[in-house]
Amino acid sequence: MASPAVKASTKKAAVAAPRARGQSLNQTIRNDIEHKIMSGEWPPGFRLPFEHEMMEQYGCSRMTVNKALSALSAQGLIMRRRRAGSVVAAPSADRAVLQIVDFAAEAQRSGKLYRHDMLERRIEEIDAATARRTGLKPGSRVLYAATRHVVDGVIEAYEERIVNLAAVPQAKRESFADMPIGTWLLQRVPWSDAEHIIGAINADARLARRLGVERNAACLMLERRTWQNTVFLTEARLYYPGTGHRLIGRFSPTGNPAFGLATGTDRGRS
Amino acid sequence: MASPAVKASTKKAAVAAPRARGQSLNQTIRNDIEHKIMSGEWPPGFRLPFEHEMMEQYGCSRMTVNKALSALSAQGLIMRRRRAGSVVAAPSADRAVLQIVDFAAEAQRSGKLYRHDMLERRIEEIDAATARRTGLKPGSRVLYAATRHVVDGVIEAYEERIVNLAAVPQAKRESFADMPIGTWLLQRVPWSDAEHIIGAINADARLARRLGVERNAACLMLERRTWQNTVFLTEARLYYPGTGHRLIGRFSPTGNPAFGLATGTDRGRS
DNA sequence: CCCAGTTTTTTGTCTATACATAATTGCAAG
DNA sequence: CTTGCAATTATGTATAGACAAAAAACTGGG
Repeated sequence: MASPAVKASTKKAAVAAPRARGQSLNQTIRNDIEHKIMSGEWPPGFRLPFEHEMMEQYGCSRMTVNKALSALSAQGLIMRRRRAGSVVAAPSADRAVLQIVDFAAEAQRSGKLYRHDMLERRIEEIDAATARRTGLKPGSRVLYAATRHVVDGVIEAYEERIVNLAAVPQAKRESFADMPIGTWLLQRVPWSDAEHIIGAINADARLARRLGVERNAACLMLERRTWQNTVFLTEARLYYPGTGHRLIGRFSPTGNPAFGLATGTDRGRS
Repeated sequence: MASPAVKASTKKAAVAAPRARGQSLNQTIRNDIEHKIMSGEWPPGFRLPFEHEMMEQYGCSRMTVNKALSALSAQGLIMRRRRAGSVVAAPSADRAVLQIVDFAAEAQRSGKLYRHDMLERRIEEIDAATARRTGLKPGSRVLYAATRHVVDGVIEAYEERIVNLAAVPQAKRESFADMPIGTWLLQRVPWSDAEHIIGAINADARLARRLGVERNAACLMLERRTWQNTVFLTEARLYYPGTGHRLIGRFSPTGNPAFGLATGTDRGRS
């Protein structure tokens, strides 16, 4: 909201471009510019008007224009340099980004029925290979859990997880009957670093059985390791059937994506 | 930069926490808070000090504190509500993000030798299935290209691409001998929307031959469709060998990730 | 005890001004 | 024609003051 806040000082009044209802002036400016860039009207490299020009155009103070432009700069859409002015930034492939979804949340959002089966749960000493991957000392005690994620009766994924009990001792006394372990952790433990690996593997006999696919079928594997300031928290390995289930992401270079987990056959953009 | 800007008005002078050299005050405040959150000192849900408290603590104006907090809010690290104050946001799985790498750029950055083989290149009418996926009219003319990406003599990926010639007519006269088609497009055509799909498939005879893997081996597939304001630009389908090559991403909830394409065997964090 | 209306607190936005800093531009000396 | 210095200019940061709006907290009546 914020209608012009100060008594009578709009001395210029100016052209005062029409403003969308319920939107601050700096937001309006931001949207205008964003639109000009995204539509191609202002191509990469284009030098945008100086702050003092915009403040005339919108009949506002420089600080307001500055706030809009600073935000766009932080967003990576424009680049600013003293004396030289602001120019539209070149779109970069690196900004292309894929977001990873959480099952329970995703299912709930789309009104589907979510269920998880706890297939295994035991406390054990870490094995050598995992110790190396995670940076834990050999002999550390970890919680090992195997979970199956089921949405609307269909097996969406099979998950194997290791939790560092030194970092998350509360996990010892949890059965994870009500809440999948990933969600539980997320609500409790803040993380500072994570690492994702995505790969494809042929299902071995055990995985095929647990995922409900044929032996040797291609499966998508998503491995995530999470740290809290150099101390290892957890490693999750998620397996998805390769066919029928895919990780999908939609996004734009401005970086405010809308996401979902696609199920079933391929479809065009919703 | 930016030593206290106004003549003598630091009437309080206050404790004036020591400031890192070459950093603005609002940046310092931001970093302080960010650090407190990331270290766990301020856990999710923690209500941070009010603006007026912080302005006492740092001996500055409210606008300065406000700028810092607004930035953190835009970044998604805190949530702000009138009257209620600001609280540390819960880390969300949704913020976990995977960045897609560009071959040529990635190879160059790590000093490796990149090469691409143009296996097929022809102009044809779009087929029915692709027309549906992309929203193009049946009968539209597209460029179809098949490329192999080779880094240091190893086949990293096989790519099949379709380019909408109505949107990118220059592509008709390009041989793409010097530059892979993806890089060429990126430099030329700005995009506004994209969609990624990641899946796993078993290699059929042709894919196995072109990727240099065994028949039926699990392969990672990355499909990317790009639009410029509702007009379809291009669809790329990238196939990676499932073993030995993985998409990998490291990041933190603040959202400034460092990325790479992992090759060979699994390794711990760099 | 609950519900409505009023008060108070906190963030949101904006203005006007001031000085700092980086970078380009122009000018003048070599 | 080049080099170096000064002037100019756009952005960067900060201040103090003002009003707006949302929401929690309080208050009084039923």
